[in-house]
Amino acid sequence: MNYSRQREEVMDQLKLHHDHPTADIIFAELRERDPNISLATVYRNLKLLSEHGAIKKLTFVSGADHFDPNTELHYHFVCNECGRVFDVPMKVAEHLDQDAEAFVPGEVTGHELVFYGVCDECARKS
Amino acid sequence: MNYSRQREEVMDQLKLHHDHPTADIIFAELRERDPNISLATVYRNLKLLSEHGAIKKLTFVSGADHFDPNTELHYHFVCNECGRVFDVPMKVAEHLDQDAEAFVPGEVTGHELVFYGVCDECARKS
DNA sequence: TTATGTGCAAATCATTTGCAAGATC
DNA sequence: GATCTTGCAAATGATTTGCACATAA
Repeated sequence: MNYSRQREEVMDQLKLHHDHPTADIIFAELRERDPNISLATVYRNLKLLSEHGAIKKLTFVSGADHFDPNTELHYHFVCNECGRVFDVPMKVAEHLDQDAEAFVPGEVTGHELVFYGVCDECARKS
Repeated sequence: MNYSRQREEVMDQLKLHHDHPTADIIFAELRERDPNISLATVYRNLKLLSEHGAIKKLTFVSGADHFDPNTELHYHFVCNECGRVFDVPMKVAEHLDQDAEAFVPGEVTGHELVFYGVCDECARKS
């Protein structure tokens, strides 16, 4: 993987977020600073970075994928109303993978835990 | 929600599965019996049925959504190689939602737990 | 006889890809 | 200079939608 200015910009921009943005959000933000960057480049780099383990792709919401600069195992909370994704800084249940292994036709290498509900902001609105 | 023959067919066909098919798989199977049913109808009915809680939409794999006729809380295992989705009949961790609530800016109403790894069949191939 | 559901084709949304030109090693 | 990366536009894949016709209540 060669160096590229655009890839660095994508990485830097994602790191500014704590709210797991989608590719088009990163694109829109970068466009302001770098009016020539293309959406395809943003997609290409997000894909490359997640394949190399530098960032994490979150695929549990319908519609667009979200991206997380924090690659350490942690959990998420998704608001069913607005679709926003929040971190859940609770203790990780390390034992789960071993627990599951007995019930699975294969080898378990990890897990993903997502909580659903309604965020405070959306609750206030309704 | 009125009765419709097509919706019943979609429901019945999904119930025959234990492997969480996608909309286009259900469509292809139904087409053999009912050569006039359309893909749009299959999508419409899968959406309606999941909105009414009669089935469950699984959105954790990139690409197409999968559907599950079993609406009871249970966990899944996804093979990273072939993308197939298996049930994990382990005990559900009931306490998780309450545990998470303390760390979440909103109200938790449920969770989804997905294990990742490689299924036996794919392991044999490589 | 009104509201709902269907089939078809076209539209939309997220993402990927081919290609010629530009940047990196 | 060979290889990797970009920007653009076109292609792809999954899903939704508009509309005229058919079916259910």
